[in-house]
Amino acid sequence: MRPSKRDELVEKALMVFYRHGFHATGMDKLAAETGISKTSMYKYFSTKEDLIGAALTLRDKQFRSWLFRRMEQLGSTPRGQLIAMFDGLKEWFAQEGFQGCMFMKAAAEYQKSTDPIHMKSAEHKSILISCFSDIAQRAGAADPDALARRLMLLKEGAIVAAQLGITKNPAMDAKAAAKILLADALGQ
Amino acid sequence: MRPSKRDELVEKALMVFYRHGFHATGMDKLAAETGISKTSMYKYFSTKEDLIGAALTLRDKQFRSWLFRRMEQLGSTPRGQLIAMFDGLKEWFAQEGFQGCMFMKAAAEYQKSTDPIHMKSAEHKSILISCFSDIAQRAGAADPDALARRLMLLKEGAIVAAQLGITKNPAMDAKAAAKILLADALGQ
DNA sequence: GGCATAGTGTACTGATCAGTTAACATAAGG
DNA sequence: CCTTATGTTAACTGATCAGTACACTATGCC
Repeated sequence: MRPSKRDELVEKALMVFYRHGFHATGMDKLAAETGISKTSMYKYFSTKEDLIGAALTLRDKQFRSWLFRRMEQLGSTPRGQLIAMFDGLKEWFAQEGFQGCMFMKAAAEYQKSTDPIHMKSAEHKSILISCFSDIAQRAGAADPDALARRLMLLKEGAIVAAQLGITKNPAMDAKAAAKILLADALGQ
Repeated sequence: MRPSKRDELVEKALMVFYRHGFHATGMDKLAAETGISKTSMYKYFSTKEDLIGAALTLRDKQFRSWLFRRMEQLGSTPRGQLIAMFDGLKEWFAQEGFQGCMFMKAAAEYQKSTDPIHMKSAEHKSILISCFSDIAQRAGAADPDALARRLMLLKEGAIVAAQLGITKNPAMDAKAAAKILLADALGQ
């Protein structure tokens, strides 16, 4: 089980799925774009859904480690880190090739709540909320879970607004709102 | 140009697309589920994308008229109406067959910002924001646009959370946050 | 040398995709 | 009675879908 080829496949598949969508990306097109033969793909993953699942697992790891590292870099206190999340989001939105949240799109294409892909997407968001809650607790929130859920709403809303391009700077709108919510939850 | 059959097609197609997704719904399956022959469908709409466009136009009309009527029923003042939006959302989320926001899903499946379907989705959200802004202005907000954008973030976030099922009552989380933002923007 | 491992290319399965074509049915209006 | 509009069913196009089968190549290990 050497890692190289399999991991390379998952990484490249992740990018293709992100750019073109899941149903819109056929396995033939995927083989052509990744340069990995269909035969090899089906040796690692017996179905397309399995491959999508692996791609989502990778994305979850990538995104969480990126976001929390960036929050730590940009904010010195727990409260500052929660606010800094939105500065991080702004950077993400500005990246070339930004296309919204992978997990939202996965959940949109695989709607059944019992679908493994849908469940994996929901799990990603759940983990994020509980991480936010930990930070909110360290920040001294009386109800850290409630604060985490509210910040999550702003984050998800900002991602949607950024993907649709309906407002100029959704990350900063969310940041301004987050400051107000934090002031309410933590006092001044 | 009698309305009946064409409108019936668009209405039924809307439901099928909402439930099963766009790429996942073939024209044959659509004909089978709507009971309208493929030939007739292609007489009204020359491409699948045209039909999707018509379905989105209908959805935009339906959703906006429903939401704003409900806001007026549930709230007596402009401020109360903005808060009542989240009570309306709660009702929507609880409806059997709720599957998230049609326009988010459309934008997720048709990602290119130049795609007519993507643009129609963005337009829907833009109209909502400007309606919120009007109400915010009547409520006496110093910066009604900014308030509208913030409330929109909460609304979109709540829809995502409801669709993914990651929190128990996202509409009420959003309502609580909205009250705080309104207090900040309008005073007391 | 011998032999497994990991990979490739290509052609194939049956199903489904969007969209077309042709023959036919129903009804209303002159 | 004839025409036109509005439908229908059903078979078809070529392309693409997920997934499989088979023959091949390269590498490394014993």
